[in-house]
Amino acid sequence: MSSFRSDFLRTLHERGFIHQCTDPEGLDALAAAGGLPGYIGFDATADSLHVGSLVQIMMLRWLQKTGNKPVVLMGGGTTKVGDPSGRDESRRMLTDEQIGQNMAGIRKVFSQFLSFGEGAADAVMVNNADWLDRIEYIPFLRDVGRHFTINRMLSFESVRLRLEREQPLTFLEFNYMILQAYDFMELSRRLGCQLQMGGSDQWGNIVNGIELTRRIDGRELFGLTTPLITLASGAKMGKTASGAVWLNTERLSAYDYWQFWRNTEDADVGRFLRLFTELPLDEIARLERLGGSEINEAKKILANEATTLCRGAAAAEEAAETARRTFEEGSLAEGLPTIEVAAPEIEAGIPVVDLLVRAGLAASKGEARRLIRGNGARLNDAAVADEAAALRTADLTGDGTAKLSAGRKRHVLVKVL
RNA sequence: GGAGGGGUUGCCGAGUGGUUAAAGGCAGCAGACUGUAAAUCUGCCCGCGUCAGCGUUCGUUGGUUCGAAUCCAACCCCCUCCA
Repeated sequence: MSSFRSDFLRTLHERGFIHQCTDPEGLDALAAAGGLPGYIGFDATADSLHVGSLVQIMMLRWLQKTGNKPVVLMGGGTTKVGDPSGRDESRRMLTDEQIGQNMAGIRKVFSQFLSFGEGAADAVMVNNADWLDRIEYIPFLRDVGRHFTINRMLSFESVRLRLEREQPLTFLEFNYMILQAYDFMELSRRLGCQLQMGGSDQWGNIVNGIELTRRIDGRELFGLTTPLITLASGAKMGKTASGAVWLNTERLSAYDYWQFWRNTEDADVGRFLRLFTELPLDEIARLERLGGSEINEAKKILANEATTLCRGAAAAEEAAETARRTFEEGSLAEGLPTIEVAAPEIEAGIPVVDLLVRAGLAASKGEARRLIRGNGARLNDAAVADEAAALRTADLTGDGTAKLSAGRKRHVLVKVL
């Protein structure tokens, strides 16, 4: 299946985006013609997306770059129901306001990756609350519900796993797959969307939409899923010391985002370059052949490219420079995450234990103490030997800052107001 | 409806009256080694603390006891078998 004619599928294939596809030949023909609208749905469960969604976002970007039309579906309606896929427990119920706020945050992420507008190749964003909120129960059951057999619904993995694991599945969540299937049909009617993409866990939901639309409208739709992206070491991707790797600046600084990519495991560098940057494949092939410590250059390029896509070139350069000064020169660099403290506090002396907590380098004072005891805390690159140590005016550099570190990689600047 | 089994600290999973903040594993954090990698080894891993201790924790609520995650009662939830 490596002989795709369309730029879109060929690129996705070469870069490792494709896990399953309902009808590769048919989709290839459509994509080759150009102007194909394709969508991916995103739930509004948080006010930012994280790197877990980045594969899907990159796919939409490639869709646009290869002359087709990306459609971002915000799950304003489905988020009220909750996707049971891959979960043992029901999702927390969100209010309409929270969902609205979350969608606003997510919108910002997409404006970075896609170009929105009114033109044929411009990306558009739609909200399924626009049609789901207005569904009338009985007509919906008669028109849509009759096409779903419980027998088949029970066989879908999202449902089956819940049942097998002896975890409750509410009727509310049970409806999720029907609503998502309906979304696909609705989007094919409204926008001529013939393609839905998603993670491999969405396969069942996507296929449902395809079948529903074929039965009701007699129209042929296509589905494409990405593989689950894990680290070479087997762990789930997207965790750092401080939590999820968010795409929004408000949630994660450009420096931390850059660092996340910089710390990629050797074995993942090539794969990540293909998925998360737009570098030419021959260039990537060259980079991933680098051995030993040279592969660090490839990691920096990965970090630069990925950060540029998500945060812009200026932010990426700044992050790279901050990292260079911090790690390669060992100097105190502006641009590190910063916390501010009041001048009188410093004069009185702030316990390092408290600072570690305030800086987010330790979750509790106890943890901060243990960090010091384990010789992992440093102030201005000197190990903090005493749990009772405090930061005093004398510890500040000329411009009124001090560098506080947990381990060799996590640094925070303390600045006096 | 009847008979059994079970709900333990982020997850898995020991523990059946005090020596238990609770074995072990995973995840996580730090140290060593390195290349801001992996693997490996070591330490840490509920909160507060002037490190003596104090406070909270084993589904929920009561009770027995000098003392309970461990015994009793009621309740909630889950599983298995029978009808």
